[in-house]
Amino acid sequence: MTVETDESFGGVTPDAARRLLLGAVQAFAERGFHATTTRDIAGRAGMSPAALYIHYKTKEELLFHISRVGHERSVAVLEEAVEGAGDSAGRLAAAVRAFVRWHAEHHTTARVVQYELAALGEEHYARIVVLRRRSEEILREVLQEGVATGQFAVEDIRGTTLAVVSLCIDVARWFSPEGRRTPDEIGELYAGLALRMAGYRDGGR
Amino acid sequence: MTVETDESFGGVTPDAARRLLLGAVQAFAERGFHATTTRDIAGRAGMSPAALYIHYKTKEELLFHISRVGHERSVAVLEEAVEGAGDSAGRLAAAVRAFVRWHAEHHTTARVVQYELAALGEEHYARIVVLRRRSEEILREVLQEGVATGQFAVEDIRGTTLAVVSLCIDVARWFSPEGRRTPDEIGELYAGLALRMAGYRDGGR
DNA sequence: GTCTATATCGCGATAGAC
DNA sequence: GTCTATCGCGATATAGAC
Repeated sequence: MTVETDESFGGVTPDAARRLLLGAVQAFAERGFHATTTRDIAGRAGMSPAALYIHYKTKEELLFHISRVGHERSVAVLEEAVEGAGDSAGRLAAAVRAFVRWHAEHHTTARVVQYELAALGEEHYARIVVLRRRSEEILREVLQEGVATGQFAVEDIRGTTLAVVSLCIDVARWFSPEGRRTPDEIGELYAGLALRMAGYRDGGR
Repeated sequence: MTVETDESFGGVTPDAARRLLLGAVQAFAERGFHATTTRDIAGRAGMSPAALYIHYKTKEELLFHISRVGHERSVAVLEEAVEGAGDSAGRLAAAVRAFVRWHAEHHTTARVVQYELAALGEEHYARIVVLRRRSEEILREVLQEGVATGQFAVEDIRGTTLAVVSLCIDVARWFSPEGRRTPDEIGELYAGLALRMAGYRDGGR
């Protein structure tokens, strides 16, 4: 089994803190937050259980760090993609392609980010919710813009946005590197599906 | 707070076993399997912790029962919908409408069904996986049929099926009865989106 | 900063009276 | 079939040596 190295946490120092973060991401993704023991996390980082508490106050704080950095990364990826280029169709396709690719490539982190929210403490949760709103907002604006210019045909913009975001996020649940598709292929497929959902018609396909 | 009564488990007897099942569904959906204590489940059923073990061998067996019945119900709903009626477009719309509605209306059960699979024991997990294949199969056949008759235009049938199933399932993650849409409305919206994903063109909309 | 050892707690599951 | 009481374990987190 290969250990997925995730550059999302590449900048974390000291080294021990980063190793703990990576171990925690893997463990949380495999078993879930509550089923993961601090012994397990510390073990993956090559340390004793006690060493964890030098770098993080609690297990929950470790989860919060993962969740925060993960959300920031995925939103950043989305923002870069839409800024990139072109008309609404190009922007929507780029956004979905990038967002899906992130959820597939970083499915370990993404799983924690998307499915362990309930394990966060109250104030930590509140801070994460703020970040989450952005991704939906970005995609909604692209759809709105496309409808305004007549490139898209969408009756329920809010609902369709929700569906597109939902489609992208769920990739984290089912994606496996052993599966038959690469992150790039899924991104491409989903970009096309999102355009169809938006009522976009290219050359008459 | 109102207790969601879920007819999925209406037939379970004796009464105490059903109350435990319903308590477990709620607790698992709110906190997750591992964060739920047997004391919590028993409390919701109005019993002492020990009474749980008269009706179920372990906490995991309780999860398995929920997962099995839940999967059976959702697949049954899907099967009834596609049998119903019409051409491929009608069948796809009916299937998505019904599947989405089930995940919204029974979002508590659905959340456990879709997101607590990893907590199942090995043989229990294997038995559930068999059930899960059916729902994908049903939707894939509808898409295939529609492509064969020329009503749909889909290049990657497997991938598009996966996306449609994924879209429906993710409803369980975000749906809230306090949200702005009813299960019926979401079902209707998603049925239309699925038709678009399938490349279906009605009257020139 | 990391270790070994351990305090303290609450879990899943069982025993035995009724 | 349900209760009260409890066993045995493993969890998070801390103390104190190095």
